[in-house]
Amino acid sequence: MSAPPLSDAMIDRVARRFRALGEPQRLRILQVLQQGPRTVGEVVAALAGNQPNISRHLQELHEAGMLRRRREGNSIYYSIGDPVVNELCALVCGCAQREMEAELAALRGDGNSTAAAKTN
Amino acid sequence: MSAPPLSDAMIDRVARRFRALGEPQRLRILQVLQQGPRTVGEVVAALAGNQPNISRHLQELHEAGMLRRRREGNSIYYSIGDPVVNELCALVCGCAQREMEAELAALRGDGNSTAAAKTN
DNA sequence: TGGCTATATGCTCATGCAAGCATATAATTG
DNA sequence: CAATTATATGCTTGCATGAGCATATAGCCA
Repeated sequence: MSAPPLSDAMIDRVARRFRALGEPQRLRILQVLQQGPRTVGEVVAALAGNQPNISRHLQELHEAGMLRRRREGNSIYYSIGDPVVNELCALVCGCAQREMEAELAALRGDGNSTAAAKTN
Repeated sequence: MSAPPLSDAMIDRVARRFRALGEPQRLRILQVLQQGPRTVGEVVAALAGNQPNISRHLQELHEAGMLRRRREGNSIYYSIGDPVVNELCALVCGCAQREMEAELAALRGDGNSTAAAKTN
């Protein structure tokens, strides 16, 4: 009872943002942009992807409200436009890492691990 | 240079979690579970969805490491198993709401809005 | 055991969407 | 203007996945 259920419109907005973050390639792009603003070409070079692909991912992140765009001469600089993005990534990275470590521990053979035991 | 780029395995784990949150129906389920543990049937009743569909979404969230499962007699209780989930939702809800308000303000006709102006 | 309830699982269909190629637009320079 | 560089956009293909139906499994009770 902390809050009334969100409207469908809000749910969709929230889902869209999470979905934008749910693509490995886009997460890699964000990793690059965490070092500072980059042009499309620089991101392409950093990730060894092809240009149209990267360009579309950048647009997707931009339309999801996470990136800023700035034209400079012939180039376009993208940069992380909402500090929330960094927090989100940090949070999820943290628990993904804990999860990974738990699985490793389980593989090392202690039968009473916390996270990996399929408690079905 | 804050951190070395994450391994592909980590990227995939992180992406999976975000993807799990990137579905409107799953967000609604989480909203229900934020009020406390619920059986599958209770979630089904709360969302007016069909049972197999809800069950699958619950499993997906569970496998993504976000929900706990507890058998009680014939029923199975799912509950939010990682407080990070609440933080994530709160963060994204916050900025989605700001975005929505900005768009509304733009629609009301002030030409110098902050977030909605397509700065292309 | 059989019947009942609660949950999970095959299965199919339809949709979304990432990847990759070719090409179009935009801005710069000569 | 033409040529060049940087970015975006059509377009197709293939795969992932959500919805919905029927059915299977698991646990409870008589």
